[in-house]
Amino acid sequence: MTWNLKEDRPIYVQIVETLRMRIVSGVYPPGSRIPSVRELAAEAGVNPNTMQRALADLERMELISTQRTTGKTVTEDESRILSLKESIAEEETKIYFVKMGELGFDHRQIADFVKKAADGENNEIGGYTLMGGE
Amino acid sequence: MTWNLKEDRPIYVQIVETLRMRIVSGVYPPGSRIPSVRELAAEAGVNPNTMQRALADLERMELISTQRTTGKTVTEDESRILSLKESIAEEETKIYFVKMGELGFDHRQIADFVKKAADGENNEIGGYTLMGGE
Amino acid sequence: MTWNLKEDRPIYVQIVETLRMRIVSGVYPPGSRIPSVRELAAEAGVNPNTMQRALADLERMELISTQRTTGKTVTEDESRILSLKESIAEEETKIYFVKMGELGFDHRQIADFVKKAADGENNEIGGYTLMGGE
Amino acid sequence: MTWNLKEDRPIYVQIVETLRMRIVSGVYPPGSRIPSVRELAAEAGVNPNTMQRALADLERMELISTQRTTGKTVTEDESRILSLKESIAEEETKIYFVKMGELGFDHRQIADFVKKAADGENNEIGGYTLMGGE
DNA sequence: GTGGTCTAGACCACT
DNA sequence: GTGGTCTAGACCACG
Repeated sequence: MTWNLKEDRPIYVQIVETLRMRIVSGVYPPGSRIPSVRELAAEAGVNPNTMQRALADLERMELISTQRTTGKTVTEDESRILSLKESIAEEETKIYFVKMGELGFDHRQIADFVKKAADGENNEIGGYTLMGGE
Repeated sequence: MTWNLKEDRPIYVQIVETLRMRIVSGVYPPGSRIPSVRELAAEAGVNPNTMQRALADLERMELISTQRTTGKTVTEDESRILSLKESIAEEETKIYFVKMGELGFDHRQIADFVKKAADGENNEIGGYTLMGGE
Repeated sequence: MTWNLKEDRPIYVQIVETLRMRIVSGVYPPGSRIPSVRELAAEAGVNPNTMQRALADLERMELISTQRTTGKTVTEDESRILSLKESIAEEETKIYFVKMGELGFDHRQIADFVKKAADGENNEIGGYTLMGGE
Repeated sequence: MTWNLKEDRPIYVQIVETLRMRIVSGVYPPGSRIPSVRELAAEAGVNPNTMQRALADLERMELISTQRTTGKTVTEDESRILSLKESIAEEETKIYFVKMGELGFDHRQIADFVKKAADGENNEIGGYTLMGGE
């Protein structure tokens, strides 16, 4: 999950999504300090103000908190992170259903595709390692 | 499914995807005549050459065929369309699984989300209308 | 109640208010010696002349008195202190009523809020926050 | 309630407070259109970005909503406005209690002051000049 | 015209 | 050094 900012949506929204993912996936563990605004801005190649705006959004969601002069840390409230993780998953699932619906598949058929993918993937899947688990 | 072209990937690829979707979803039924290159190019706001390239791709996949003087028509081979539809669905399913995997969910958990979404959607539905159905 | 000097009103007026509060709240008890002008000026980060002016005001109100060579002491007239305390309280109450009036509440409604606050405050108190949010 | 921006707190916070007051006090009635960002910025003598930030806060609180290209309107949800009004009042009451507490008054004594003010104010109220305020 | 976004650069308070 | 705030100026999409 690296910076992959397009121009079709507000940069800061995409930054929020990326950082959100880093938090739920454990790249930035609960309670840990995240890089400074300036560092992140440089890393993402955006203006520090833009990064600041994204971080303000995350703080509003109480995913991070600010210690003046010492930086920002990820919330230690793991239940909040977990709940975010769930809501992202639900969102992705809904998007998936919409796409499949546009293709003309109903819920039963979608379930079949999912079942097939879940079974078949055991062999090839290859890439990712499931970290979180339950 | 309207024209929604981004600049992050080749335009013609995105056009192919859009037209492909129109065919499998029945917007352009089997055997029907599709609009002219000029019309489609104008509709999508792209250069006719770009549209032509996309259509050539579709023709190479034998999803459309060219009749000199009468334009291009969608293939009447419904099994070919159906198979395309399936492969797109499998592709989308795989993408969905990868995203859920990045979030840290395993196959069983994904199945739970899908089940929940399939059950819950009966009431509210949002915007989209499922066309095909069973 | 620490030094918290703004620039929107004369500094010496704010100093008078702060010292006044220290006297009525017992930080500087009746009859006690208060720090020297130099000390107070250094503590508040203002010019000694400014502090001197503020102390002169307090002396004019007969809240403090000067003993050559031994410094300044708080008045021992507790009734005077008490009366000051009352007048400050009345002033604050009036300000409170004005604010509530701007919000559109009448006296009865204000009384309700006060009653509710008096009852409920036993638990938390502490650090209210009401800023923007962002 | 005019623009009275100090430098001791973030401008945008003070703007939020001012606009919030205009909404609860009916200067901007429910459902009405508020001046444009640029107008408000000029009126308040701040950069349009600063005003924009304040308005974004208000929108986040769902006190106003945006109609792209046509401007912003106050929410029609009067209950939300009412609830805001109440919470501001509670906030002011708490502040009042803290100040009175610093003076050394307990809840019963505060109640006495309030009762006295409520009774006495019927006559004069008009033209007091309290400088402090803050 | 409207609001929305982004950059660049500056200053501040705090430790 | 950290984060927070503000200004100035620009560009965009939408009607």
